Amino acid sequence: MSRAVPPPRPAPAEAPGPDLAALADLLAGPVVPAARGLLGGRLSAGGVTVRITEVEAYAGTAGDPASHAHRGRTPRNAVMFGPAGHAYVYFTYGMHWCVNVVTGPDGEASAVLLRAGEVVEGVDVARARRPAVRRDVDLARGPARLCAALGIDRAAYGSHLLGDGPVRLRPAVEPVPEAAVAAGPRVGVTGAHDVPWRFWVAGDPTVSAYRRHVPRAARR
DNA sequence: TATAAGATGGGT
DNA sequence: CCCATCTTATAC
Repeated sequence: MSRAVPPPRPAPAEAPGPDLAALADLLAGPVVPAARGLLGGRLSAGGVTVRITEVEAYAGTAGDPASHAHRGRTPRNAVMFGPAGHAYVYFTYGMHWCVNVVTGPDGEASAVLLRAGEVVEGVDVARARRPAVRRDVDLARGPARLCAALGIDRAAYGSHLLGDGPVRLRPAVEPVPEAAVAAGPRVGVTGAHDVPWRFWVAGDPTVSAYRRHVPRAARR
């Protein structure tokens, strides 16, 4: 025999696999740790996967005037009052969709807005959905851009994200170290500018720009 | 029924 | 800096 054949690759018997149970536990807990823990996570839909780089935490009815659930349950925010791990998708400014991950125990309306991500799979598909984009870093740089890149709209409302549905959330392949997480005030909210519940991967080019909200009435 | 504002994005 | 666009919530 001239030479040894390549050794057969042993099947990964114990496939490490994403730890969905740990992610489910994280989401079922308090919203701020859940938000930080979602950084680096992967969201897949419509043939595109993003690595989450920017999020915002929104508490339930208690004491967070910026939350869509602040004034109680309505048809729009109903899913926020359900169990963690489902998608709260909402339509805004007459043209944009945004997606949140519902957190906390059943009955409590907290959620994490997914504000930006890096497209790590399906760049060509995302490009086709966002023809105006020049740089790849802009494909999902902003909450409505992220939804557009993934093709997320009303149909995803209430989706269970940890199962095998059309929209899937998975743990980070490489967790973001705590030291790499930056925090600051949330974008676009009318009040609560002092609450630093926006978290992002420091220095990541896919993180959206901060803009303080200016009420329409004040602009005229 | 009417009205105002919005967890935005894109073009000037 | 301005503008599109329409759902949602809340005020009559």
